[in-house]
Amino acid sequence: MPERAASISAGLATRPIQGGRPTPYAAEVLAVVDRIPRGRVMSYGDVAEFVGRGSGRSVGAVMSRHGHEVPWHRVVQSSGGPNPASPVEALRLLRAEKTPMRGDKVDMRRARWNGRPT
DNA sequence: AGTATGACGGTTA
DNA sequence: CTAACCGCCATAC
Repeated sequence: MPERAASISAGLATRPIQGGRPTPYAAEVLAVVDRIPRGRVMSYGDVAEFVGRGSGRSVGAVMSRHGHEVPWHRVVQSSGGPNPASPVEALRLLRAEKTPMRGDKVDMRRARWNGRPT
């Protein structure tokens, strides 16, 4: 179950927001991010691919505005680099939940989550 | 309705 | 390894 309540059930995607209501696309992105298990990550591009729409860029735009409500630190660069906005905090959270790391980067080979049931 | 803007990603040098 | 370039595409204005 999602960790931080992305109640997009019932078609009502009303989540607390801080930059306007999320668009339908944004809601889909957030729903996916919300499901990334502890210790695993997805790249921005991975999320876009999983949603089936958009691109790494568009996912980044969504995270920039609405990322505060979801496990934002689990969305990383395809290179394994942490969130560029709060890299220190992101690394702290990632290490705290035992994400496979290689220095200051996530070991994508081991940590990448494909969206399959856990 | 058109333009500018990124929390991106890959390719090449 | 770093850096520049360019395609990407939803959004804000």
